[in-house]
Amino acid sequence: MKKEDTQNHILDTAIDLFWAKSYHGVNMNELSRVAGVNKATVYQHFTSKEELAVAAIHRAAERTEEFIYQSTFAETQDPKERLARIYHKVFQMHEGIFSAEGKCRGCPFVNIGVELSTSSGRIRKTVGRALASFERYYGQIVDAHGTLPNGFDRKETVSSLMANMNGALVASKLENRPGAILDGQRRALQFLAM
Amino acid sequence: MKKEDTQNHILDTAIDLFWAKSYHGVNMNELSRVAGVNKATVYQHFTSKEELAVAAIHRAAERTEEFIYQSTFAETQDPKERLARIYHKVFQMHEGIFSAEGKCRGCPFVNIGVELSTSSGRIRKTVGRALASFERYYGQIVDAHGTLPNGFDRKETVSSLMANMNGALVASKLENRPGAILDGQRRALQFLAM
Amino acid sequence: MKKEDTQNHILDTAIDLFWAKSYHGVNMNELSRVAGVNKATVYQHFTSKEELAVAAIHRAAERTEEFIYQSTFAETQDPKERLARIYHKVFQMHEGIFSAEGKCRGCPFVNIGVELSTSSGRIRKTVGRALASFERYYGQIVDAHGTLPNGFDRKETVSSLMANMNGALVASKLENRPGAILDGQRRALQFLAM
Amino acid sequence: MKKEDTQNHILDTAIDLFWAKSYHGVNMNELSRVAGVNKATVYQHFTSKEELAVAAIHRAAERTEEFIYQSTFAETQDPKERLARIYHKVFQMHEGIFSAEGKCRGCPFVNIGVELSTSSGRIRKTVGRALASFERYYGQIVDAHGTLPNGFDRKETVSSLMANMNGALVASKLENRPGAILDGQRRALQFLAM
DNA sequence: GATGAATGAGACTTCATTCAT
DNA sequence: GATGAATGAAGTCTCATTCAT
Repeated sequence: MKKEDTQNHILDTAIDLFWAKSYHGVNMNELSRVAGVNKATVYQHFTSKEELAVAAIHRAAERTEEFIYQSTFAETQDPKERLARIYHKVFQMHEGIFSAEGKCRGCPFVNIGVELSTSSGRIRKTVGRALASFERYYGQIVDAHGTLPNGFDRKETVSSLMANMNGALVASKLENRPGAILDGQRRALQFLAM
Repeated sequence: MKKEDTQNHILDTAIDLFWAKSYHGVNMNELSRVAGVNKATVYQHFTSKEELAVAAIHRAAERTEEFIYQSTFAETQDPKERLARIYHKVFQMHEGIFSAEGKCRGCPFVNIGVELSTSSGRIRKTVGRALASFERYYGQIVDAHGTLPNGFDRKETVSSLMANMNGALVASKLENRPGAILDGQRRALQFLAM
Repeated sequence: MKKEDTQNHILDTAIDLFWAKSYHGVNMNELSRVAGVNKATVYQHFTSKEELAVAAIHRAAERTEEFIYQSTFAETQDPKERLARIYHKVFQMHEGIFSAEGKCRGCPFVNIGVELSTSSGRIRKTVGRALASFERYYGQIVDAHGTLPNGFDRKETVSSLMANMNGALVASKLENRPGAILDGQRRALQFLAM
Repeated sequence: MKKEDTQNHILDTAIDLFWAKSYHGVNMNELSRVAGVNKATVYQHFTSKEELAVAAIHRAAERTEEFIYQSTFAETQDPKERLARIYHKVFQMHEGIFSAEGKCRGCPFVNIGVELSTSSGRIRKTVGRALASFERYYGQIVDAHGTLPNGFDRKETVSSLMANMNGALVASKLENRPGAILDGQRRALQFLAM
């Protein structure tokens, strides 16, 4: 396997495992076993578990951007529709996982950020940047929508939309109910319409 | 010392440490040392770390109910004012901690729930119940307010207010910015006014 | 409760638990709980777990002497009959326990002696003395029988009878089969008849 | 070092320590230190202390079979001689240890079986199988001898020979007297001659 | 004499990480 | 570049024992 392939394969495994079982819930043994490579190989590509997590967050952000945001934006121009579809895509993905595993995984970025931000500023910043990378999509939506919610400026509006998504995903995880994401969808649309 | 006192003292220590450093970020050595009791004493009162966490979540929920919700409800009758003050109290507390420690801790319930819900259904349920115990306050606010946001029934409104608070606290933690809680406050008030 | 009563009650509990679960298999918590007294009370009567074990072995030896050997000797004068009945009594007791618990406990003296003799010379000697206290019964049997097995002097004969009993009880424990005791009975009778 | 070598080295250490100091008398710290490997290395080869004990019993059985039984059978064909030599080899080994350490260790299989059979059915069965693996040697002796002791069938005879060996080793341990094994030797020979 | 509560030491086990080939 | 094997540090938990009332 080519170097980059191995690396990406490890990262994909890490993304999935960290998301499914949390950072501390996965150890390097399991990770390398599931990835099908030797533990030492993992350490040749990533100097530490934290390093691996950082890289995994980066890659997950890229993939989320591609599969959730960019694909949605390619589908439609209407800002409300875009917002609705983002939530819907997220919902579908979580619904599928919930059906298969009986568990709502929540947001991969928020999860690892909340778990590690107190012990690792590095992770907190990485997660912060990952989430921030989605903001421009919400920004475009807000701009295209034309009006801002009463008393909110552009920045606040965008960050509210993010917070709303995060709150919805946290709720879906803690209540173990994918439907919480659809609640969030409606909240977001109402918020934009205010 | 009386049994209950020791127990509560351990619990208070646990609440604070888990909140400040996450569940995996605290070990039983540190916990007992900070509590000023022997490790074995902790285990005489709580069978396991998880058990301790469960009890700590319970106690934290009681105290949150008392110091945030009940105290606010005693101060004013006006629903909007109540909602505003809840956020304000939360903000003040986090602001204080942020000033002292340079870190936003986020929501103690969400934090531990997100960290452990995949590995312990018990913790997930405990956190779920803790958060649910706050819902009746939002319920009262919604009822007193008289009208529901466009297209939301009572239950959805309440759970949206919860999700909004959680989203705000997650944002404050990930952005390390207490102000995110005030953003949430305004979102909540707008949402109620819709 | 009178001092001696408490003490004896603790001892009886210890005898039963050590026999059923081995020395390391029982902790002072469980012991005091089953005895229905406070742990500190146990330590007022016995300075240590080892001390308790020593006293328990003593008491168990007295009771075994009374219920197995003396009672048998009161029943019949015939040496072979006496030997047979000793094994039979032992068998019945183990059969009963096996029916109730599904487990053969083996010999209480051998068990604890084998478990602890390498770490505590004190226990080894106590067990040795306990077993030695039964030797005079076998001695009487041998004497009354009149003849010694070919090539065995009196002392060797007695100690062989003891070893045979121990071997039988060990077998019953390791095979979890009370019948091994009856095998031992027949071996003993044959041996005496040699 | 090759995997199997390390494993066997750990096992040999375990066999010796468990035999010398009992299962509970040895902790994993000491064990790994004496074996000259890291504690974690032990756990990489054996999932738990019990697992290690099980493997150690297996290996000890193989070695006992080789060094006591097979070597004896290679030396002579005569059944009585074989029986005598088995005991003699056992005696010599214990005599040597007694000279060096001042302590009779008893039977490694019986020791650990008696210590743990109540708490671990797994160990009991492993020990049972280990001891059973020696039975065929006694069986061959009995067969070659031609006649059975009065009133004993083949199976009972074999199991009596085993019980006799166990009783002898238990006696040697509890009396701390290697000579008890020679007493057992004479008992066995007499028994066979009955 | 008895007890509720506390404790120091140490048990087993697991972790992220590195070495030697 | 990859791997089988090894490791130091730390983790959770339990034990026999003692203190203070």
